[in-house]
Amino acid sequence: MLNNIEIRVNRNIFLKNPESSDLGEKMVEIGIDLIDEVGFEAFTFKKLAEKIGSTEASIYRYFENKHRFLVYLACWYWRWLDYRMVLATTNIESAEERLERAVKVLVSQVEQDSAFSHINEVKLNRIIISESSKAYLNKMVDDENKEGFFLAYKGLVQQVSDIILEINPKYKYSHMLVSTIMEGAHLQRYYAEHLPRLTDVVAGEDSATEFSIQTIFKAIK
Amino acid sequence: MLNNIEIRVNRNIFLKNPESSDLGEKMVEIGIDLIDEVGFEAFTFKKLAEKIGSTEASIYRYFENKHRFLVYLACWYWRWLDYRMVLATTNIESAEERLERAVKVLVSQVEQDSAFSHINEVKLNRIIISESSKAYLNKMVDDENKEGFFLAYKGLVQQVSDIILEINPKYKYSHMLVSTIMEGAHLQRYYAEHLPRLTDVVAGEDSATEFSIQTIFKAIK
DNA sequence: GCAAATGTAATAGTAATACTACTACATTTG
DNA sequence: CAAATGTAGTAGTATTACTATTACATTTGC
Repeated sequence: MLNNIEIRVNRNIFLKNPESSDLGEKMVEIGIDLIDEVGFEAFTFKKLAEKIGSTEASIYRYFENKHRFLVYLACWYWRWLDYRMVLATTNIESAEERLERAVKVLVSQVEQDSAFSHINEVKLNRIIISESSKAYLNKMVDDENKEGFFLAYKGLVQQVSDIILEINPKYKYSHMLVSTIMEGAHLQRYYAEHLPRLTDVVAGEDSATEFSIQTIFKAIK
Repeated sequence: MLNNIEIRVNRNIFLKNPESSDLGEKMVEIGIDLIDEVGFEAFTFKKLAEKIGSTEASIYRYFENKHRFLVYLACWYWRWLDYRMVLATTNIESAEERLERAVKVLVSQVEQDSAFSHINEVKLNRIIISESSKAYLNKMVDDENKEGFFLAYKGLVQQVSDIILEINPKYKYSHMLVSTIMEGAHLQRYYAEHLPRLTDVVAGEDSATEFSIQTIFKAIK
């Protein structure tokens, strides 16, 4: 199903589209491995170049700097969720059912999606959980926002927000609720792994997903 | 009131307590100004040394590295909130009233607290909003957690969690709810400033606080 | 079909950043 | 008052982030 699609990332995020060459795809594929392994702070283009058997300068021809590389990954991920969210909600009549399915796409643990061969979605999901907030929590945010780098994220939030307003047109905080729950679920998965006293793990249950859905439905009542 | 108190930060976060000398206090005071001004990525000990008329080496005698400096600020802030939360909730009979007051301490916009002369709480609050997650979203988190650097944060969450369980002992996600709302409120203030399409600003209302309280009370019903 | 234009990626750097070894002098303590 | 300890400076080094230049490959326009 849907074999010939490609995730479109805002053109201005990169200097040269990494999907346009083997070397570019390798940068993204191995870059995901490397950030997942050492973290974004310790990630450098030099280490990546070594791993892909190329040079720093070549990577700089694709990406302006390592921050843009992270923005690229985040944007790809948001677009990919958007595509999966459309698939999960089309042709579903009940708005409540659509909301539940949409939220599950946002917050559930990710499984490998074989449609995009050079991207390991499981590793990318781990990176999104621990690093994606660094894509906008910095002083470049206003410039990058003007260039439209976060449109994918906004679109995702808007999509769920629209379903909420369909269920309860008077609810005042639909965007807040969706963005809080989405980022909150990421955080909860991180806490469960590293700071368990900040979360609640319930045996045999995906607590983050359960909590997210429950909280959203109670909030919009 | 309470003039002789001091915020106690875990001793292992610093090499030498910055509260133990004028130079140390200056590092923290001017360090807050500098991070607020240029952001944590561009913040360096060299720039800070210049601003306080000292040297990099002297700062390294107080803090192992710039990351620890951030952890110090976050820990100080969490302890300060803890102290203010105790003040806000003691001698209040109704658990609901205590919960509302506690949450307000967690998520409300900060005003200057004259009790701690060398700390500008308004600037520190802005730093917490945009930088504090970087204190734990990195590969050192497990080691630093073992050293107890995040106990202040956990204590804060536990305090509110206890009130929630007093109101509804059967609620399963009290820690999740509190940590999600606390970090969520930070994020919403950041979005309001930089990515407004991800939030909902209601005229003449502190939406982040309003949303936080409403969502918590609905969730635990 | 071949020269001009453009694209690609390497070498070999530079500037800034994060961090440290060493030293001189001040203060404390037995 | 001498030994021990604390304080803060100078002067570095190693690493990181980023760039100028060049050699070679591919595309294009006539």
